[in-house]
Amino acid sequence: MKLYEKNAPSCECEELHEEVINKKREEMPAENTLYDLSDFFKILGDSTRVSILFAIDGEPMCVCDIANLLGMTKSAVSHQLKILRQSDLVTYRKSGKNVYYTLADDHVRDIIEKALDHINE
Amino acid sequence: MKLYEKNAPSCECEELHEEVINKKREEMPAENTLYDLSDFFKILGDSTRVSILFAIDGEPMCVCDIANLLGMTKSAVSHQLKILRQSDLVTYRKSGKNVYYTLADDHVRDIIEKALDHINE
DNA sequence: AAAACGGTTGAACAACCGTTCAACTAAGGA
DNA sequence: TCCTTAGTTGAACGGTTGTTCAACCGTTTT
Repeated sequence: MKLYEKNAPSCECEELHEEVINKKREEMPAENTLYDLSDFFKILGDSTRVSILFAIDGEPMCVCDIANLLGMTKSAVSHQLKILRQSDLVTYRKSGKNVYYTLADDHVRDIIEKALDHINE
Repeated sequence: MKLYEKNAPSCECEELHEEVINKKREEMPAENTLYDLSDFFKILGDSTRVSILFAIDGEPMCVCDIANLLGMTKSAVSHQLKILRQSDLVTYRKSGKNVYYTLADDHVRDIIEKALDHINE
């Protein structure tokens, strides 16, 4: 989707409330902010990745253990871990043949916590 | 993805840390909770929907005005509004030919706020 | 009553995404 | 050194998803 695109296909409405639109337009975040925001939520919008985040919260886990816990292949887990790595949501530490993953910071935990509150209302 | 599935394809590792796995397994949220959580984030994982949520925050907007603000067709906006409606993230009020949408509650605003903090670190 | 407009909806298409599979790398054990 | 194992990676396949298009509904206007 191309936000605010020039010559974008728009509504063909006649009676717009232009004052409202102009006011809202000023209040809207920058286009890139909206993309960053939705990209962030997109990462959390997959049950495998959310499960991994819960799993590695607190004590770090190696890929094999995560795979075993979630009943998935190492490959599938590793692919998702790569996405979480690229988003800076997890960090890892190598130890011999194993790679131990854990949460990068507490920010994500807070957001998930708030979302859980929202769901359980 | 089928979480915790019986006979699921699992990792073929030999040296598992079973104590860790068992401890984590007890701490993991219910399977349905993980699905609800990721489904919730999936809704926010689209720039069109996030933009709509920002637009209708505060003062309600009709579909035409939203479409005009975002440079999209009424149809595309309406499709996304339907998803937001089904997730109880927005409410609407009919007035003549127009339908005015606004945020359902402040919970979502808080979560987006926290996510913005995370991005701007 | 008919035309016009705001909004909704279903089908279709394209783009995206997660898992699988197979091949590969790096590290440890024999 | 060779074999095994933990983990990564790219290609491919199937399912999901967002937008477009056209048809439709309900309300207002003439």
